[in-house]
Amino acid sequence: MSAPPEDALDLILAQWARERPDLDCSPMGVIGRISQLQREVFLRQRATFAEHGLDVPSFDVLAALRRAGPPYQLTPTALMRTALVTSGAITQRLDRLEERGLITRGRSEADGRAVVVTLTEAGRTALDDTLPDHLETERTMLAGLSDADRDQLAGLLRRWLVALGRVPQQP
Amino acid sequence: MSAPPEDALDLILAQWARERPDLDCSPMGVIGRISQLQREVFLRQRATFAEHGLDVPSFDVLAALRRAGPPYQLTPTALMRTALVTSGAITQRLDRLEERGLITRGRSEADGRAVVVTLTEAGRTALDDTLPDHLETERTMLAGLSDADRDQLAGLLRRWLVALGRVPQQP
DNA sequence: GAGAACTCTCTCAGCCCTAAGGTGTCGAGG
DNA sequence: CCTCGACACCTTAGGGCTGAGAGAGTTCTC
Repeated sequence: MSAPPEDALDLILAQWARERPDLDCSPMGVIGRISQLQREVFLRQRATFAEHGLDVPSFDVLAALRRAGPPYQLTPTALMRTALVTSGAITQRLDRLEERGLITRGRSEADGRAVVVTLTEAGRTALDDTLPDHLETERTMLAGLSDADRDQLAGLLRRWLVALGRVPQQP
Repeated sequence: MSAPPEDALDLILAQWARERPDLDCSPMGVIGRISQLQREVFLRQRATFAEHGLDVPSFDVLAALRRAGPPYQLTPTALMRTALVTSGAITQRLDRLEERGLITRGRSEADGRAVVVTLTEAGRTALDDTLPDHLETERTMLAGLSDADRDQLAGLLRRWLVALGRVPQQP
């Protein structure tokens, strides 16, 4: 009747179908897999970054500064928005990066409340050294899907994010 | 030439294309969106569970016990495998649930090392009360996609998980 | 201009996790 | 029977995050 289970979510859905046949649990098929994939992605990224003396939160900040382009400056608030974490988390990330000399903090001249975070030469080097390996890790993770699959997947995920209201805001 | 950016990842990819045109960053289009979606999913789930006095880790454990079927028993090791966290995390989750009377812990008779975790009546009630709301939250999150999109998405994610070697293991 | 409302960053307590290590138990092979 | 490696669970230290809130500075409104 039904196909044999291929992944953990197939098993979970089969269990729910047996225990709660009155409920339609199909949404879990998508959302549960998202959670599992994210965990796997996180672990592999962490291993890659560790080889370069970085961790995921640090890379996240360095990458945001790097892709902002010269002079590689952003405020903590901007970093908070792209990283999707609270201001307290950004403060601590910046503390760690500043201590290692990968970024500097300075007061903004335009706005006395604001801080300007600048990527140092060491920070830029650390990021540029790590980025190719990081991309290689991501490519490896996606190796099981064809190019067409990946494009289709990216498109579906984009549509989903847009539908959830996660629209980008350009300042 | 290129379509206007529709989500945060489109912007990020455009930035990388400008700053590092030598690199093919397209894998980020899939993996970055997975991370963003997982965060959004997590936040909405947490809000739903909070209405029922639960949190994500607690629900995770209760749901695993519930879908195991009568007599609603599993060992910490089994819970560890389905929850994809370390044994220390499971110990602490069980401590919290036991203190609230949602589960009980007992020694296994078959294996002196093992513990048997049992869902209490209160635990089962808590889970069954929460589950419909949880599913409704998931359905709402997926409302932006058509049925065909969701099926296609679930299929792609399953294929990806299988390719990553996340195959289920039946005991 | 003065005061109110808002914004930016930081601080701190608390939560949940990981990593590493400890104790007790099982079971296969000598 | 006894030993030794594997296993199950717990303990603990430490890390990163959230949520609440404080202090300083800016912008709005009248």
